[in-house]
Amino acid sequence: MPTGRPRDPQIDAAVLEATLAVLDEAGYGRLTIEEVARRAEATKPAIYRRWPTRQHLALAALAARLGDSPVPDTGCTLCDLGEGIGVFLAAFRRIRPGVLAALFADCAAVPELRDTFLATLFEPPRAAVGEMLERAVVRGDLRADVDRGLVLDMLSSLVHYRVLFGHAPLADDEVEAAVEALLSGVAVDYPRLVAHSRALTEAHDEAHHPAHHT
Amino acid sequence: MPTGRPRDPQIDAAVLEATLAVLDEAGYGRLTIEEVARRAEATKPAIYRRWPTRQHLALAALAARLGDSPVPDTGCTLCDLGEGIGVFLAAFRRIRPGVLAALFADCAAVPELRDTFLATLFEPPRAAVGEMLERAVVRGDLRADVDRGLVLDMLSSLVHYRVLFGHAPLADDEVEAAVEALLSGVAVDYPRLVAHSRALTEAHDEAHHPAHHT
Amino acid sequence: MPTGRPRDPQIDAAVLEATLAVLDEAGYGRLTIEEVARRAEATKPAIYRRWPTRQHLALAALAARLGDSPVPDTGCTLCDLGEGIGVFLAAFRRIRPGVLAALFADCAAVPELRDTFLATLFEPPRAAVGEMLERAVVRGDLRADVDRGLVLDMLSSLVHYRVLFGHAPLADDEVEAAVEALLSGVAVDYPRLVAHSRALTEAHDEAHHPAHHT
Amino acid sequence: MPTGRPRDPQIDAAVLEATLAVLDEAGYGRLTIEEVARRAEATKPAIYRRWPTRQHLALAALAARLGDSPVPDTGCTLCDLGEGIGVFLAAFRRIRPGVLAALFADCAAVPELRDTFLATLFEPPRAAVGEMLERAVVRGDLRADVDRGLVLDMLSSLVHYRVLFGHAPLADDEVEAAVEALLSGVAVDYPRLVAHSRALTEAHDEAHHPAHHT
DNA sequence: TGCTAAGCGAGACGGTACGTCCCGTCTTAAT
DNA sequence: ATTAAGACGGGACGTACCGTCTCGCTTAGCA
Repeated sequence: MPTGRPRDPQIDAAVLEATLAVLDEAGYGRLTIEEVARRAEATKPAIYRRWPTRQHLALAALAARLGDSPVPDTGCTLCDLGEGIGVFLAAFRRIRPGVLAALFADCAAVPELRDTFLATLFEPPRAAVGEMLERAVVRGDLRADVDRGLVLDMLSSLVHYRVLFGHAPLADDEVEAAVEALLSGVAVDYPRLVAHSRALTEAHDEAHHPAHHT
Repeated sequence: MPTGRPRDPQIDAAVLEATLAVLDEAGYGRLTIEEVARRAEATKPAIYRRWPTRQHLALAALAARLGDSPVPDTGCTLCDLGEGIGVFLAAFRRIRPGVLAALFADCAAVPELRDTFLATLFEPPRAAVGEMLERAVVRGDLRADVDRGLVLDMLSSLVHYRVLFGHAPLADDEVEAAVEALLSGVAVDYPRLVAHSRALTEAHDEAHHPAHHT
Repeated sequence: MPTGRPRDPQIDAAVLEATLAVLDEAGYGRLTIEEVARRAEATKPAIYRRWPTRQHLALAALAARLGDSPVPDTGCTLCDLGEGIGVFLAAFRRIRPGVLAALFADCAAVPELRDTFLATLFEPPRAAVGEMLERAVVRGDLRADVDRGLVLDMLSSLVHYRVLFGHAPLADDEVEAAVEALLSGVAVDYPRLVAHSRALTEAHDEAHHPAHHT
Repeated sequence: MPTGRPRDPQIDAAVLEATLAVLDEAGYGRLTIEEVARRAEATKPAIYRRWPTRQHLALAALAARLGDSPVPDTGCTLCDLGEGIGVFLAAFRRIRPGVLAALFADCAAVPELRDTFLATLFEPPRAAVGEMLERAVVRGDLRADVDRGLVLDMLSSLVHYRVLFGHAPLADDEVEAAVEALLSGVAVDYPRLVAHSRALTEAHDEAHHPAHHT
């Protein structure tokens, strides 16, 4: 039962918005409590009361932006993975390049911040892809004897590496290529998966562009 | 033809040393020109004259520490990769965790700094592993149709990811496992590579512990 | 008819006590509502409810300390004046040097506070000495044609000036010297007053130290 | 031999000017380094580098305003004293009431500040009047056996007391009255001084308003 | 060998942002 | 209805460090 004067929610919103604006325009290196306060027309103590450090503030602002991404479940392993990774990449692409890397570097040394960073920004896509892999195993698309953690790591590291350090953001066909390369090694019967995927895609295309059919 | 008073080389050395000391003790976030100047008993302008920014200074200091790592060439693909990655990991382990990530984050936005960072700290191991892969293809150990860039990326990302973000440094058996997992997918005949490796290893062991032989 | 929850009188006492403690230890400049609240284990609103400003609080606390000083009435003009002034000086000496000056400076601009300050801290001694002078005139010790206000001012200003700004507190012999200088001009028969005073003093001494008498 | 970058004198001037403006408009209690910095378009460190505390700053600003007051030397003791005191009062009247008292209260506890305050703001007029008294004695206008320090104290305290605490500023006729009261006791031949003064005044008036003469 | 000027060391500067103290006020729950 | 209590929105504090500027000295290369 919290007592005392309640916090003004408008300040929360204004500060988070201003934080995102600064991150977008100038990057994490230029993120300054003072500048955020100016933009949000708030005061520094009001910000410090809510987020004890710049890192907490940035984490909260980015988490608010990324929000919850839906996990696709089409029944098609290849589709799920491609689309799922695409969804997360799309989310990360909304963040100015370099911001995540700088923020992580600033958080890495403090366990609490590091955990928050990972749990907030990295774990959701990872969990989603992990879920997809699980379904794929249940479905019989993936070998049950494969270390799913390793597969997960390889996919995740690809995304994270590019997100954090990629010159250019990961292109869609690169994602496809990576997934294919990986699955061709770990899949029970990759050609069947490809066939399945093509069938679904054609059905989908036909549903949307029936005139193209002969 | 440089004229005027020559630069005092003792200052260069003292500043680099002090920079490494600060990086080791406090991390990149606490790396301050003022603090380096204090420790090196130099003045700030003397530092700024030599390295225009903190990033340049840190890059120079870390490059001086890492030095040149030799590229192993044993004729055994599996051994080369394992040992080579181990060499680079050993070099990176001499740098306080988080320093590289923070420095990179600080350099990423400026092409010149980014390139210097990559060329100085990341390219050498990458090039070395690339060379190993090339030799492996020539040797017939790797499929020629595989995108070596992709394989290189997957190995590099593993190292870099762990170096930059790993809680714990990458353990040797983890390296082995990753290489094995990767090669079992892209290798022409993985069992043969394993056999080759075993043969070499036993020869090596026998050379050192002949008494164990029946 | 006051309704609602009654005020806790312990808080009043604790706050005044804490205020005096802060004034004694740190001076008026360090007198902070927050610090007083901490010491008194009260809350700020509880203090603000009772005293609207720091000035009011300080005035109340000092008034409580000074309390009421008894006005001596020995029948001896010289004794009364010396002792009376001594009493007030003793009261002022219980206040850390500089506190009164700072408080006055803080009150001077607001008529209400200024008046309270004067009425609370400066008027009582002034009135007491005025009363003594009145009795002295009635008694025939002072010339009736003298402006008693002027005499009062000269004695008061002496005390106040020193209390507010004196490097050193006014010493007892200085008081005597001032009274003597003044009375020698306005007394009806100054030598007689001195004789009277001496007689009383000796009688008093004898009563307490009879053995010293030959 | 001071080395390093020289101080920008424009900042000194702007800050002192802004300080006086704040003191005039809002008083010492509202004197804030931050506000001064805003008005002077300077920064806080630039101010702190010059004046370590608000007290130092206020003292410097007031001293700059009061500047050096010329000591009149007309050969007429009465005129000198009246005009001299008038000059100092005029200077003090240029300072918002209460500012000096508050500043002094803030300085009193620190010997260095206290001494600076006295030496800067109170000693000059005192010294000037002392010089006048000296000339008056030489000229034979004042009794040589009078304690000039005492006379000086009486005049000074009159001014200082009123300046620091007076409700109303000291009026010109009050000054005249005080001087007259004092000189009638210590002058060698007071009526002669009055006559001398009147003669000079009339000559002066005539020179400026000849038409008024019959 | 002596002169001149470029480059150096040193120190202080103007300035941004920091994180904190204290202010005076507001809201809730209890008396 | 008024209190006690706690947290709030906010103004100002004094400091660390930034990157730069000005100085006087040192040292090479030219006369």
